[in-house]
Amino acid sequence: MAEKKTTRIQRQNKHRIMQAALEVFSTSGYRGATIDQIAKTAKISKSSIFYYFPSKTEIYISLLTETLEEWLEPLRVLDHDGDPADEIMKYVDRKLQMSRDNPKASRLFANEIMHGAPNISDILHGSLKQLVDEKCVIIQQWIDEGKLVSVSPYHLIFMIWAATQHYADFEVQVDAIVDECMGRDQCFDEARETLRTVFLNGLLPR
Amino acid sequence: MAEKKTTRIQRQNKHRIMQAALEVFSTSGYRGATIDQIAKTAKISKSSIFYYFPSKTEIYISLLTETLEEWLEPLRVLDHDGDPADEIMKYVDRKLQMSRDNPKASRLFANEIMHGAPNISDILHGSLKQLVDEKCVIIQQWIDEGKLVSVSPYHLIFMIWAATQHYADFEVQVDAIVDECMGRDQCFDEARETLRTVFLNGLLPR
DNA sequence: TTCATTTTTGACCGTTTGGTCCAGTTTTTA
DNA sequence: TAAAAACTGGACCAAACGGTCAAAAATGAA
Repeated sequence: MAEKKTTRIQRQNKHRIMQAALEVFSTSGYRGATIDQIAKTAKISKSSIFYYFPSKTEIYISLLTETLEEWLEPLRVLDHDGDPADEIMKYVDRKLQMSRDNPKASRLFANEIMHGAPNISDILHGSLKQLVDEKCVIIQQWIDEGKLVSVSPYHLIFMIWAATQHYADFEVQVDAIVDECMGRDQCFDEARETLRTVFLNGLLPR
Repeated sequence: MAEKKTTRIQRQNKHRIMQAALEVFSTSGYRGATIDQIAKTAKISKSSIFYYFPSKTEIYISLLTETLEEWLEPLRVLDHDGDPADEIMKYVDRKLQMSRDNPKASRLFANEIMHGAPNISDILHGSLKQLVDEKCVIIQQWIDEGKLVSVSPYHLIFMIWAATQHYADFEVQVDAIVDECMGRDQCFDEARETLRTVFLNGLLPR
């Protein structure tokens, strides 16, 4: 049985390192990030980082797996018994909110996937695919029941992912293009309204 | 006046290096790419690369600027005098086609933007913003003329970008999730149909 | 206080990387 | 065909990087 002794200092420092690592990995990617950067961001020495983690890779993988569950959760709650319009907009809203509140986590995954997902390939083909498959069945049922127009459930999910995560992953591009006098909140409100209009009009039969 | 002497060998080799650089930069990002990788991919020695280009950064920036025009072109042809439904679907189709035919270019930009766009920040705020502003006026006119439902033109464009580029940038995720017995062409056909349904239903008033 | 344990850090190491140099080879030109 | 120009590649360099280590500093139990 593994020892369970984790002191307060250990938890504090591990947490500080993970925070700093998220900051650095999400903006520079795995290869672009350096331990020195993480150390400086965490205000700790490089050696101390290796006292708490065995390697750079280990920090990175810890980050990915730790963030993943939270990342998938919104899709998990998609419920067949709810109203399709409500359920879909709830999903869009939650994903959009995550892009606003934790864009770094989004960019962390985006980086990993764009580089070929070498560390989470099994998850993509495993639990992620399984979850998406499940939810696609639900969407297909809605379609069969005449509650939604006929689209490919898979590509609908991709479309929701893309449209919402865009605001996290391509934040600097969005910021460059929308009027600089527009506040962050207002930008997300407009995004929400646009997504609501397009998805609900686009998917609900009349 | 600058010299214009470019031999056949120069053009050939520069082109081969650029091809290899696109391959490597798009999969590894700027920082993750190494000159050795590019050299090996181009089947040329590292020194030869530095004979044709002064630095790694210069190769990268050349690639970005060279690919950029082609990248923006589909938006340029969006025409106010055309039918809104046709124009928007033409735009979606072309962007989707580019994601299929040249995903590496898409990932090159995605990487650059996700890392804060240090090399194309001026373009983002300059010609890109200007182009988007122009086209948003057209979309707003369509809305004012009652030809489209009321949405934010900016966020509509973001949505089209996101939904189409997703298939290039997150290719491995898409491949992991869609049925492996589905061919690439079929996948893009289904994507096209789904985007068509959602955007046209979502945007056209009735 | 004493002493063992945990934590921190600066110095150091081997490898990788962007980039240089130059001697040699090929291609162009006259 | 021979000189000049363009081109190639192996040896090399300095900086940056991931990671190690031992000694010092902080912490905690008696």
